[in-house]
Amino acid sequence: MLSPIQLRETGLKQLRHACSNCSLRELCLPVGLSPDEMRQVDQLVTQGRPIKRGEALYRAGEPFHSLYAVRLGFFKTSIVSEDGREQVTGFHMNGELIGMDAISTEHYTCDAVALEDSEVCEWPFTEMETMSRRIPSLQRHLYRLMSREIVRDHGVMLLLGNMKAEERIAAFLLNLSQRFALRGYSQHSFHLRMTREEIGSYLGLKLETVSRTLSRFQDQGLLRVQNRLIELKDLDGLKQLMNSCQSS
Amino acid sequence: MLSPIQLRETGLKQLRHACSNCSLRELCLPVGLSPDEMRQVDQLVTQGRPIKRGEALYRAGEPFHSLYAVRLGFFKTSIVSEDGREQVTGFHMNGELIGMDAISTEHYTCDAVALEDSEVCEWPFTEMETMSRRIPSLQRHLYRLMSREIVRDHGVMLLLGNMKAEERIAAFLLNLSQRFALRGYSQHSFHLRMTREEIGSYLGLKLETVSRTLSRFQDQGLLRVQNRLIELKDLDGLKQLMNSCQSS
DNA sequence: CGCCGTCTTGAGCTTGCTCAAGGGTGGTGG
DNA sequence: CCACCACCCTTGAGCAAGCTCAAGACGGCG
Repeated sequence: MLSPIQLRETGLKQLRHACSNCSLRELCLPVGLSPDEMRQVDQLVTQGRPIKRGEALYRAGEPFHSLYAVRLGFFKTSIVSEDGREQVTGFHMNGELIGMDAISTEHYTCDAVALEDSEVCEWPFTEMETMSRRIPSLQRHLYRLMSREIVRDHGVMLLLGNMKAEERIAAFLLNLSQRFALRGYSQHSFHLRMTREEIGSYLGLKLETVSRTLSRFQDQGLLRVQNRLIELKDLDGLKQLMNSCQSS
Repeated sequence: MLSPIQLRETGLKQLRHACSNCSLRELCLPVGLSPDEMRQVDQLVTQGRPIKRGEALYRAGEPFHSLYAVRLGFFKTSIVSEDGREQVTGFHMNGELIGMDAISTEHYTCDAVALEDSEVCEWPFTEMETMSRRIPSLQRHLYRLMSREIVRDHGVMLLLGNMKAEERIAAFLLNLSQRFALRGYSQHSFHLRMTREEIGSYLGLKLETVSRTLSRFQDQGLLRVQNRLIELKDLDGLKQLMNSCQSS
């Protein structure tokens, strides 16, 4: 049986554990917190909250109070335009923080849906904000995480604005591969958590195009695809492909 | 002749002035600062620094030390992929803050280039950060501005991922119109500061497509275009067009 | 075993791109 | 002040990437 304090510590500890056996520097938490600061943060972060596959962690329009760190599992975030078109804005795995879009309006602006059974740590934002005034490295860390999200979004804009279908898919697979590798998983072989349609929505393509392109890559020996299992057989080939288009 | 303190205050005063005769709430500065806090911020923000048309305020790769508030003029920010393709990530007018992408890596990740003779206020970030610990509303404001940038980027992703050429152009024009209106300028008639190619880069289209689409809109009576002068004649028509595509 | 959601593949079409030519405009220097 | 030049914009014709529509296969789950 855990004491209340131990219980409280569970969330952060689990999150730290989820990021510990890999090189996720700064992905979840700032480095160099003192034991006392660590304890303060600990008391703020709630323990892992489970979200079942298909469930929404939050939906666009709901009032904002917390950021969420994915501790385990896989999420997609998406926005829906006035006339009902969905755009997936990101896929998020353990150690990544979501919900930052909600700070400006105090309401979430996307839906966050679990693509497999998942767990998140809740970061109550107002409290986090207050604490970040006492702990400079925490404050800096929050700025950094938000900035990183902006940089990531710019990368997606480049992908959507400039790349051809093959390049987009190659970039997408390489990005996933790299993120899995960072977490200590295989960079060559992994399971796609999302449907072809969701991939397509993220990449600005139709699901048929995603499917066809994957098949073509397989024919070319770049990878093996069996349903949602992907085995990348030629990472260099994919990288080359990604930068190969001389469009302007 | 101004005293040193008056000189120091010039930057913030000018910025505030640039945003005063319009409803740019929270665009440049948090509301509700005490006079003393105001003075502290004043001493941090440098006075307007001029940037000539075509000059870069900063370039990708340069070390980061400041955010910049556009006081006057017009900027584009753009990233360049490894193989040399440019993606315009945004156009920025008075009262808008740029450079937030640089916080995460301590280096700017885009180029920021003036599209007309402009002036910026410099916000030294480290000092801003320190001060934001003493002034909660300033801290909150910085978080908000970064969050807003994330939301904006998601909107662009929706545009690039889901919209057809006509919709993109309509959305672009309406967005500009709205931002001019916010600043007290005409929402019907304005001057484009950027080339067709830059518009195209932002919208994921080729310059010929931009040109053709504008011509078509003119033929349809939606607007009048003469070089870079745009006169929107049917805002509702454009809005309708923007949400008209039933692509899935 | 059967059903539903998901994926694959084909055929034809449409949008936006490419390539090309020509005209306008604004800035500069004679 | 005018002429020239560089850059920007427009428009056309043909093409190709990716979309639409459709049919069928696969696979997981009840």
